[in-house]
Amino acid sequence: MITRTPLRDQVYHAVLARIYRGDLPPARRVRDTDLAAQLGVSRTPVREALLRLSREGVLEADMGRGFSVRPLDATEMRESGAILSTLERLALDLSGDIPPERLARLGEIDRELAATRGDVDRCIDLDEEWHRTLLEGCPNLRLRAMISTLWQVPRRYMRAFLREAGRVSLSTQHHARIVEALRRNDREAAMERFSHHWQRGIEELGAWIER
Amino acid sequence: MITRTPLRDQVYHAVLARIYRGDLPPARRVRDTDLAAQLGVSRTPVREALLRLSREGVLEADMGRGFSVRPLDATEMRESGAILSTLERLALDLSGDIPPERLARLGEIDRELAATRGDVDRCIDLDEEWHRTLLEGCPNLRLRAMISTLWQVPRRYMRAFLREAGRVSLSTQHHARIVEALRRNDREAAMERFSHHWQRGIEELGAWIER
DNA sequence: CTAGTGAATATTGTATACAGAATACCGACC
DNA sequence: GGTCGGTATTCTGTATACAATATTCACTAG
Repeated sequence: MITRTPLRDQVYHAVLARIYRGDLPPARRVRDTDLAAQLGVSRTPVREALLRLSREGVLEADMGRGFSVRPLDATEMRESGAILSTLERLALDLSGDIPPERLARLGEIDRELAATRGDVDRCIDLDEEWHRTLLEGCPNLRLRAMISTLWQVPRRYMRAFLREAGRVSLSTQHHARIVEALRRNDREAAMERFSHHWQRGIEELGAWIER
Repeated sequence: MITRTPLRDQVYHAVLARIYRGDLPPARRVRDTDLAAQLGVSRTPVREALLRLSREGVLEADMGRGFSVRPLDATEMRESGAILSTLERLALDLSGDIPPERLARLGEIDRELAATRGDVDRCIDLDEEWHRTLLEGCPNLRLRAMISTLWQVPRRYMRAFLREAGRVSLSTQHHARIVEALRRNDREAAMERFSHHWQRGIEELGAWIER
């Protein structure tokens, strides 16, 4: 199966990677000509990727003044967090019973997350994979796609937070408690703990940004 | 205050207008060259608008085969409806108490909606304005922006439905009951009725699509 | 020495050009 | 008559070109 990915998508991921790597810090202007030169493509696919990123809230686009990396902002964090939290709860609600096999995988991911110390990127990937795995039974594909897109925002904050604060979040304990409730088939408790998990995470990140 | 709107935004709205007007029916291919010629601009801003529309779910984009209007599909309708319903409930939840002035405006819109017979476009505009007014106190601006974008999808379905089925939905009664609960400051009941309103609407449209 | 003005430069937004892929059309063969 | 194959054309995806706006920096006036 060969796949021809449009350049705009490759550029999209390349730009995200640079932002996550810290190569493009918040408030940094992003010049399409520079990126085009660095990536070895023309301005057209670069601009298409940048326009998409601004619609997703990663970049800002001022008419006539081009693009810049959106500065970290506690309000944006909280707003996105509230939305994402609600949507993930909806997804969990729409998911039928979680099969034991998936619960086992969740525990596996969590164990690996607990064991990973210091590698910020790996931590975030694992955390997001945990959430994705939890919700992969949700039949509302559009919802899952939206959640996936929305993760762009908190991921930036988590990365900055973990990198600077140094310590890994205590989310593994929350995860374990959620999985435990799901094992007991106690949807009520699981949902409650899931909400709490999100709320705590948002608070923690928000407080850190306003340090 | 002079405003210079990027061409891509104008094209975006122009394409939406054509879709709503029925000028671009579902499954119709959308050729950027045609649109560019019709609108008197070049392909670049047209393609930017089309890419945005496909990310928003109004169009489909197949690699190498360009764009087409996404066909009406009960599943998509139900999926988007579930998301939008949840997000609007969140927005209502985040809104503080609705001031009497706004409640009065809601009643006003609803009366006008009840009086409008036959004019499909006006009905949909009023319905959407009712929802927007209800939620305009929500402090989560990102949420409101997202809701506004997401409305693109159900609006297409409502338009097709009202146009074909001929009759205006019975949403005014639901609206009135929600406003009544809000007047009594009974958030619980208002939320309950709001959920019910959404659910009924989604069901009605879904059943019609599968006619 | 600072504020303001102006030209020079850089960069965006839009238009056009080009190459490759997909579709349509047409004829030949079964 | 229907189907397969080849060619021509259309259209997309990407690159480049151009015009207009924003930014920078130097220079002048106060």
